[in-house]
Amino acid sequence: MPELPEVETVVRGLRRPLVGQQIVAVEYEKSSVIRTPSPDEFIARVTGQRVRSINRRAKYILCQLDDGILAVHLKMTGRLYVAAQPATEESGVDRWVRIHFSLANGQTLYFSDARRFGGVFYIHDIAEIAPNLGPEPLEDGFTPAVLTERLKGRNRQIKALMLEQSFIAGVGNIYADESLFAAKIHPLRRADTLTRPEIKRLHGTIRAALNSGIQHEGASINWYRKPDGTTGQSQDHFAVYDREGEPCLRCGAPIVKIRVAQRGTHFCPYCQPERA
DNA sequence: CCACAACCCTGAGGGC
DNA sequence: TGCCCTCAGGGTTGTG
Repeated sequence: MPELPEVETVVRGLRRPLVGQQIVAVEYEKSSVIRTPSPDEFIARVTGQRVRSINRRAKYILCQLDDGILAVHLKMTGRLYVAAQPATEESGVDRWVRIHFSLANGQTLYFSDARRFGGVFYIHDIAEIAPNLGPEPLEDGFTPAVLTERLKGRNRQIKALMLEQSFIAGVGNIYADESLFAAKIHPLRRADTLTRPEIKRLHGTIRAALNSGIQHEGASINWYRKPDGTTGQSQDHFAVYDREGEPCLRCGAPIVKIRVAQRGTHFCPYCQPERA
């Protein structure tokens, strides 16, 4: 379940093997992996181009080409890596390669995605495919004042709001739970009822949780892999996510799991009381 | 503005 | 061993 830290880790890992390389051929297994434009146009546009740089916006991987951008969204089970052959693990060869890009140096950029939720795009501006992205939480512009402003007048459950990419870009289920726990805020609290100190705390814990995830090179719950094929370590540092019934690291009470906005939500009922 | 459901898809894991 | 069932979920879209 790649979120901002996982996508950022992929971006960083791809720079060395991919920047400066030229794409000489593209082959796909099924047209649905190419989201926009049409497969024929996508291949025509991408082939022959050199990768200038690689960056991230929200959970999108953006490969800047000579002209235009090759964008990739991993969704749940996507992997993106450069290798001579599809990856192999204990389970065998990567059976889920959906599209691959042959590079001039003989290496190949593979996009693999078991559940086919992810996809690739050829665009000139991220707004073409994601017009309403919220602020990047790790950039300087994301201040407590900005968060306060965005919470104003919102009656939604704070956890549900945090999952909206139009609210804050890049936060997903894992890091939403982790930052709410660290800020001692109940996931069902209404957004516009958060107090000043709570907002300040949440601002800090969102950044801390994401930075921790990046530092540990992402969380490999089941599918996520770094571009070199190894697992991240972020999952070993979760306080609440995937810890239902286990003792809270702060007070020892069992972690509770509920559903919020159709997502599994983990929290400590004592450290995160319903009322501030 | 908000909640909820459906949808895209397939592997993992539990029950029996 | 294997079949069946449910669950996991990022993001979009539609409904009320």
